[in-house]
Amino acid sequence: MEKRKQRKSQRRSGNGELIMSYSCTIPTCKLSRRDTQTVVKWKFLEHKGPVFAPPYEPLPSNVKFYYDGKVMRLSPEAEEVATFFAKMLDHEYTTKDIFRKNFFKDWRKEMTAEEKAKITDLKKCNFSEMNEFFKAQSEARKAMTKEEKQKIKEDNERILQEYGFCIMDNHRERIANFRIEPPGLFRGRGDHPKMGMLKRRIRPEDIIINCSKDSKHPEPPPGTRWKEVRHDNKVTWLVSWTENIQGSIKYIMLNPSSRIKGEKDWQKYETARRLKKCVDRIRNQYREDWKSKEMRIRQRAVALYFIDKLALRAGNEKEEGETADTVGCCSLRVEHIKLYPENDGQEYVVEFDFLGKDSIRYYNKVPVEKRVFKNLQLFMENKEPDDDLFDRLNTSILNKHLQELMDGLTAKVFRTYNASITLQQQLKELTNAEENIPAKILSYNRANRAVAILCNHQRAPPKTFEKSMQNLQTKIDAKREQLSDAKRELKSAKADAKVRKDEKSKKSAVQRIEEQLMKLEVQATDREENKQIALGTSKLNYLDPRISVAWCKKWGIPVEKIYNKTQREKFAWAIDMADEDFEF
DNA sequence: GCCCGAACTTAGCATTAGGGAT
DNA sequence: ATCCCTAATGCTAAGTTCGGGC
Repeated sequence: MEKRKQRKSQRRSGNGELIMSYSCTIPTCKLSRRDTQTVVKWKFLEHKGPVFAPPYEPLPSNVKFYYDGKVMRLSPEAEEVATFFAKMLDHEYTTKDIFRKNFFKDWRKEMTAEEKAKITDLKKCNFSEMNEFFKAQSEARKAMTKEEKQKIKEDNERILQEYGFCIMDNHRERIANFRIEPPGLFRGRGDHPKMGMLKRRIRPEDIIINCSKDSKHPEPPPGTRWKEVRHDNKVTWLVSWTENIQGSIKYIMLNPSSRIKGEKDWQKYETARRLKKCVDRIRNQYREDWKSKEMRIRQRAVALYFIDKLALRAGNEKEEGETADTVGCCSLRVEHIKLYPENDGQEYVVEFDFLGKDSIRYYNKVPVEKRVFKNLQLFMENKEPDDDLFDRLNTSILNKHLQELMDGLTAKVFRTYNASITLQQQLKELTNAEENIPAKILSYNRANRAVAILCNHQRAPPKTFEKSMQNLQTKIDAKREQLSDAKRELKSAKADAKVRKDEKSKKSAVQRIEEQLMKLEVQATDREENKQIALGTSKLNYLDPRISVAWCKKWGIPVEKIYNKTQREKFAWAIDMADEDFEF
């Protein structure tokens, strides 16, 4: 199938200017949402540049590599790449054909002529001594003394203080990823055609530095030079380089706690709130469009219905063979849905089954409106399974249309909007004023869970899940035991006049234990329900933090129960801003 | 209008840290 | 003091969006 291309989104007009009045660490400023690329992002930017991966340390000579059963000494270049593979021996990756093929091809490129001539078959390579060496190394690291660990910690802290911060417009801001990605073997997600390829080491000569002219420019390591030093204040990144697997650009940017990220995040939620105001109109419009005489408009309207109702991603085209075969809404193929005029007593059911972002499976059976169903039948007529479902549509066309419906509206805004509004509704519905704090937090997590399910944020069940459930159950059993003991004691205290004076303290003991038991039980329920669901992604990226802050204030829940330290830093703007009356 | 690439957000898994249990 | 487990953090891949060039 060839790649359909897209593009050119219409220049936005109108005035969507958002004034940031918040000013704690965030200075008052204007940032127009629409011109991401054209507006000044900073006036002054100074930083120390990136931290490079440590140089390769050759293996000690007693750690041997064997080819075809015989010891073979590798050149440092070939050895380094071999160690990347050796470190992964326990991983399933190394058994996969594509991974092995890609690795071997790239490894051979690093070999000397002699090595290349000799090493012709990966199956004859024995990396096990290397593998054991690295395992021993990591054991040794774990077994280090307190002092040694402390020393490492202090060294890291020093590096963090030196390279982990920059000055942007009078503020010292935390940098997100100031370390350059070390070389290694590429691990794509899912069935990635490039898995196993060598991710090459990044050198100063690959690095573009971005900082302000009047700042103290970062120095490249002695004897090296930067690829370029530029002064582009229309972008937010400090450092960039081109990665060799996909040829894409990687960036060093600021931490989510920074002014520049916080403002952007705020804007995102403000756009979603504007959608709230006009979503009814938009829904009516696309329902009308299901009846359009133009196929492209019907397709657009059905796709938008899916994006709205099911929180699907936009679904850009992807170049075949370059990445795993995954889809979103606009790139759905006929093979990804099944139509059931009737299913389990429901009419017009659509079954979705496809791999989405990160090759996470989306499986869902949903009843849809008759008109949607009929349209889908129409779109599927005379098509092969691997044909596009929406052959007259792509993300560019869809977003152009959305832009006309509301300034700043794109497909992803629906995900933000539906996630946030769902949290707000669910919190209203699930929070019980009578309940104690742990129970309220369970309600919060359940509301969060509803969103995660909507957005299909899944996770592999933790490897230790069963065991950790068991541990918790053991604790609960012990607590129950303790409770009945305490109750028995209370009873006898009541009965026995001599110990009567103990009654009060026994009573409060029972109460305390009951509370502890309840807390454990809530924890067990929460954990069980969360087995395959990841709450973090929605919490961090889709839920307007002001909803959570307002909820905490309303019910007297410490915000620390909902957001950990990092999250509180990221959402400082919201914690500062929202009162208990905040409405998304 | 089409295509490409830059910039930025979103994503799950791996590793580490630190707090409670022993 | 050490061990063990969970929660937090780190890492980097994989998306979306938009502007620019033709």
